[in-house]
Formats: sequence, C-alpha cells, structure tokens
Amino acid sequence: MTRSLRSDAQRNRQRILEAAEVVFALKGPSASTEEIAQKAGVGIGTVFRHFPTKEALLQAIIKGLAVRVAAETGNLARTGEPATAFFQFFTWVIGQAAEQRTVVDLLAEAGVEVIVAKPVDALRDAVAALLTAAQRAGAVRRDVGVPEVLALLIGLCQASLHAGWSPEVRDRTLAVVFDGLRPSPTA
Amino acid sequence: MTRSLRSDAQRNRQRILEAAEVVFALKGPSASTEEIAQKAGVGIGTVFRHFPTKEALLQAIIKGLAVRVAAETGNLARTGEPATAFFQFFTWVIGQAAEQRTVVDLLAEAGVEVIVAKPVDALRDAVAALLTAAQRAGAVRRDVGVPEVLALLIGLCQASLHAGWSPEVRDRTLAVVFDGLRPSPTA
DNA sequence: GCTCAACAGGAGCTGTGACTCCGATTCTAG
DNA sequence: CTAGAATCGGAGTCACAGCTCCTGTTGAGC
Repeated sequence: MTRSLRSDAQRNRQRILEAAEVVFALKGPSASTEEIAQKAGVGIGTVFRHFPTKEALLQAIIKGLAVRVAAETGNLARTGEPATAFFQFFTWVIGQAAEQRTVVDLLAEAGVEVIVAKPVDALRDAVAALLTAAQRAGAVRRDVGVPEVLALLIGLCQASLHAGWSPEVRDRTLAVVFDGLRPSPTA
Repeated sequence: MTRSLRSDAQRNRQRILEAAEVVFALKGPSASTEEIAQKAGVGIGTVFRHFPTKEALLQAIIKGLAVRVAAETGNLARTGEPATAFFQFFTWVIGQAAEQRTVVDLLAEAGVEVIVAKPVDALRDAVAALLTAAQRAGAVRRDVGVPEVLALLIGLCQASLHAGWSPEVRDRTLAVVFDGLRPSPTA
C-alpha cells in the first residue's frame, strides 16, 4: 500500500489534476505536459513524479470524468421521467462535448470492448439503466442496445468538435437521431 | 504557368500520390513523410520537391478523393432511384470510411464552412442534389439540410474508426439514423 | 531547532518527424 | 554523343515533446 503523501505533495497533485483537466478539455490529448505544469504552477518533474507518463495523467482525468458523468447519469435515471431522461442525457452529453474535448475521449474509451477501468464500466451501466428504463416506458425502440447508443454519442460528439457546427445544426441533427430512436409506428 | 515536368519527375509524382493515398488511408494524417517516401521508392527530398509541405500532400490526396467521391455521388444521383439513392450513398460512404481513414478527413474538410478547394464544393453540391431529390421523392424529411447530413456522416464515420464497431452495430446504428431521416408520420 | 527523508524544479537527454541542401544522377535538346 | 539543366537522394538541421536526473528545498517527527 502507499502511505499518505506529504501535505505539499497532495496539494500539488490536486493542482496538476485541475490544470490538466482544463488544458485537456481545451486542447485535447495532444496538449503538451509542459503547458499543464505551467498552468499548475509546478515544474515538469513534479508532474512526472505524480504521473509516470502523460498517458497515465490523461487516464486519471478520464477516470475522474467518468465518475462524475456516471453519477450525473445515475441521478437522472433515479429522479427523472424514464421517457424523457434518456433524451435529456443525450442532449446533455453532447452539450458537454462541445466545450470539453475530454468528454469525447471518455466516450471513445467507453466504446471500446475491452474495458480496463471500473469507472468507465460504471458509466456504461448507468447508460444501460437509462436506456432500458426509457425502453420500458415505450420512449425508445427495443432493438437498440448500449453499443448503438454509445456509437451515436461518440459520433455526434466528434462531429460537434468541427467548425461550422452551429446550435441550430446541432438541434436539427439531434432531432433526426431522436426520431430515429423512438419506436417506429410500423413496428 | 508551369512547363510540363520531365518524364521521370511525372512518374515519381504519381508514385508519391499513390503511396501517400495508401499510407494516409491506413494510418491517418499522422503518418510520417518518410514512410510515404519509402513506400513510393523515392527519397524524402523528392517528396518535398513535389509537395512543399506535408499538409500540401495531404490536401492533394483529399482533393483527388473529393473528385472521385463526388463523381460517384453524381452517378448515383443520375442513375439511381431518388428515394433509395440517398440512403445507398450514406451506407457507401460509411463503409468506405471504415477502411479508408482519409475519407473521414475529407468529410471533416467538407463540413467546415469556409471552403478553399473547388472539388470539395463539388462534393457538397453532389450531396445536396442527392438530398433534395430524395426529399422531392418523399423519402427524406424536409427540415434537414446539407449541414445536418454532413454532421451525421462525419459523426458516424468517426465512430466507425473506433474498436468494437462490429458490422452488426453499424447496421443497427445506421437503421436508427435512417429512420430519423425519413419523413415523420405526424408531420 | 535539527535532521533527514520526501519532494520540487528545471536543465538536459533522447527520439521523432518535418524540412533543407548540395553533390550525384539522370533526362533531353541540339 | 554531349552539354547542361532538371531532378534525385538522403545525410543533416531544427524544433518540439516526453521523460530523466541531480541539486536545492521543504515538511514532519524528535
């Protein structure tokens, strides 16, 4: 087990996480470690002591994000109307992605079959709960599963990163997907 | 104007383009110029004489791809049934993207508002023709435009690059989007 | 306060990839 | 066939980012 860190080390670790979250959200995974260190007000060496590789840092951020998004999703599943909660979740995630590039990476991670981190699993479970509740309420067709939902989420989030993606286009595109997700009247 | 190139130069230029097309399709835009030169059987210097920057080379490939895709799209618009041609086009593009990463970049380029290259414009026109024909035939709802179609195409193509995207998931996801694109019975 | 282990910092190492430069090598006009 | 201009090739340059290492500093137990 790891003993608890010295107080200044804990403080720096927290600062690095916060800075990395902002920078990654803004510039994507290609942001340089130096920029993160500068934003956190620490040296590069300090960053690499807390996180052995840049990849580890990114994973830590994604993990934290997964926990928060899963919690939010769980809340929505518990308190909202099943029929509308699912669509609210969809809209919310895509809104997040437009301003937080990290969300896109998180979803990409979630879409991969072989999952490593438990928090991402939790997120998938939360999405599954939301989906099945909406299906039971008759708001979503029954022949779609979590993989399809994640594919649509990933796709729309990726699209939202591109230029020329105005709020109007976003709303109309979402409307198309939502109509496609509803039970078909011919079924 | 530029005089015609020496015969060996023309041959090399062609080889570079072919090699670059293969490599970019396989590894995306981050593929190294050296690898392209090696695949083409020429030195790096030769690559950079024909294309001043790597970006220029990528643009040239995308341009060529745009011409071919636009031609294919135009064919489909002329010979196919308006009601089905649009959906065939959609399916075809996404199938291409799964094996040719460059297609994704092409579409990303097409989605951007400020267009530089004419071939990309031509592609957008071809998509527009296909879309309006399908709408006139009553196969596609009238409140979607080219931006929305491109957004859906870009998104699904990006999603198709990720692991865990099996043919089954692709078909079901496409089915959802197609149902969403059809005229709603309540309209 | 003192001591020392834990930690911070950032100059530098290393690997990579875009791009340049110039001697060697072809193609082509006459 | 030959001159010479166009072209080729790839070693070398430059910039950048991940990562290491060693010196100086700071927190915590005594």
